[in-house]
Order: sequence, then C-alpha cells, then structure tokens
Amino acid sequence: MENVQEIVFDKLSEKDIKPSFHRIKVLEYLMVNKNHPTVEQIYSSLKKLFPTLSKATIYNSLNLFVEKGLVQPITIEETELRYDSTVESHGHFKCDCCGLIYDFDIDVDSVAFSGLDNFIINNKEVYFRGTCRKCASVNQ
Amino acid sequence: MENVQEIVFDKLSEKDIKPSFHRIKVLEYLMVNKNHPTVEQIYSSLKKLFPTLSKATIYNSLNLFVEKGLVQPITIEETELRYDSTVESHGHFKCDCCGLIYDFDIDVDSVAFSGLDNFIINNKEVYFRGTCRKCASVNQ
DNA sequence: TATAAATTTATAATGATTATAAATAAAAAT
DNA sequence: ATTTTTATTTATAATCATTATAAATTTATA
Repeated sequence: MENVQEIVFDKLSEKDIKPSFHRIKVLEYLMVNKNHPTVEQIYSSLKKLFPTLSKATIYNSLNLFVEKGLVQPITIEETELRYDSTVESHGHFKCDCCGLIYDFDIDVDSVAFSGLDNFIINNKEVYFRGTCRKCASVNQ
Repeated sequence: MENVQEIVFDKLSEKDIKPSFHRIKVLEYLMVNKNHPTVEQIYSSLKKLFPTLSKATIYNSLNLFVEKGLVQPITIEETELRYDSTVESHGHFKCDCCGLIYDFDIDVDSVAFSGLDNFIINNKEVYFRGTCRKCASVNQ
C-alpha cells in the first residue's frame, strides 16, 4: 500500500498548488473518502483532528482545487455542492432513498447526440437517479 | 396555432393539479419560455402582469409541478435551480461564456454503462458544458 | 532577525429556498 | 344566499450554503 500523503503532495505540486498542511488534509480526505462528501462533512471530520480549523479554509481549498482541475464539483438537484477527486469520465448515480451518490462506468464519448454543431464541448456529465441496490433489497 | 391556455389547463388537470390562475400563469410561462428560466426570472416577469404576486407562489407552484412530474428541475453547478417543462429525455448544454442552457437531442438509453447491477434507474440526465456556437463565433 | 507574501481564521454579508401564519379566494354545506 | 370549511396566496421571518472581508497567523525571503 502506497503512502497517501505522498500521492497528495505530488498531486498538489503537479498543479502548482502550494502544499500547505490544510490543503494536504483536505485533498487527502477526498482521496480516502470517495463517497462524494459535502463541505460540511469534510469540515466536521477534519475539525476533530485540528479544532482551530475554519470552514472558510475548506471552501478556499476546494475552490482552488476545482479551479486547477484537481477535483470536480458535482450537483444533482441539490443546492449543496459535493466534490469528487476523480476527474476521469464516469457517471454519478444518486439514490433517492438513502441519498448516497455512486460512481459508475460509462463511455460518455460513445453516445450519439445532435444539435450542438459548432459548439465547443469541454465537459460531459451523466447523472442517473433512482434506488440503489442496498435500498432496493431492504425495502421490497 | 393552438391555444396555450387550453394546453396548460389540460396538462394541470391531467396531473390532478387544481388549475388556479397563478398556476396556469407559471406553467404557461414555462411552456412559452423554453430557456430554462430561474425562479427569479419567472417571478419578475409575471410580477409585471400582476404586481401583487408573491415569490412564494412561484416556489409553491414549481414544487408542486416537480412533485407531480410536470416539470423537471435541472442543476448544472449552480445553486440556483432552473426548470424545464420538457420532461422527455434530452441533454442540457451549459455555455460557460454566456450562461445560457441549450437542449440537445441524445439517446440516453443507447449508452453502455456498468456498475449498476440491481439498481433501479428512474431518471437519466446528461449535462455538457463548454462554449456555445454564438459565443464561439464572437470571441475568436 | 526583519520584512514581505501567503494562508488561515473569524465573522459578517449575500442570496436562494423553506417555514409559518395571516389574509384572501374558492368550494361545500346548510 | 349565507355560513362554514378548505385551499391558495401573500408577507415575512428563518434557514442554510456560500462568498467577502479584514485581522491574525504562518511561511518564505531578504
């Protein structure tokens, strides 16, 4: 098993982000917790480790990460943004029952579409919604 | 050309929504203005017609429409929800330059994906982002 | 070590949405 | 037709995520 701290450090340096203590911890949290955490979740978890932490620092760090393309914000019918440290193309499934958001594999580039001639497409996202396996098996 | 009022009236009745004056006007606005308006846009436009209008009425109506499946809320990296009276499957393209959201045709059901075995999928949405034709031609 | 720059903190401000209760309008009952 | 009940709309306060701002702290540089 590789050292997460080290990977985080390299990722930040790669994108010319000064690897401050807090930034390392925020990105580390995102890479360890792949469950699309909210700002609140990140904040309350890290605050246990260093109680002087300010929520503004979480926002500062995340906004910087998004700006540099290290992290992508995802929104599915929520006002509360969630963040994903995986920027490679994949789909997001939101369970209406438990609220969890799952990643799934999808080849977005293979989808046929029309009506966007001369448009410049920088980003493609796919959102599915419904009931996840776990909830479906429990509430039947 | 058919009477929009009549279509709106029928759509509401179909979904067992009592067709009050305000509800008719809100849905009519959505059907005439297919540019994914925000609550603020709907509100300020209708307020010109009847100045006693309250913004809570817009929220009440829209939430009811969404609940009944008459309208779908769409969110692309925004905290401000936008609404679309077209519930048939199609993609949304958001222009990072002018902020407009365009519909485009896409056959979501033809996309191959994996990792959602035993999941119940109720809804599929595709979001593209980039620069629209108009902005691309102006800023070159 | 002193100075400058960057980062973090604390707090206030903003803005979208929801909650609540009063006011009004519509429907039903007598 | 009038009262009673129910539904809808209004006005306003509350909530909550996010951003802005400035002071405090830390880090880097001279």
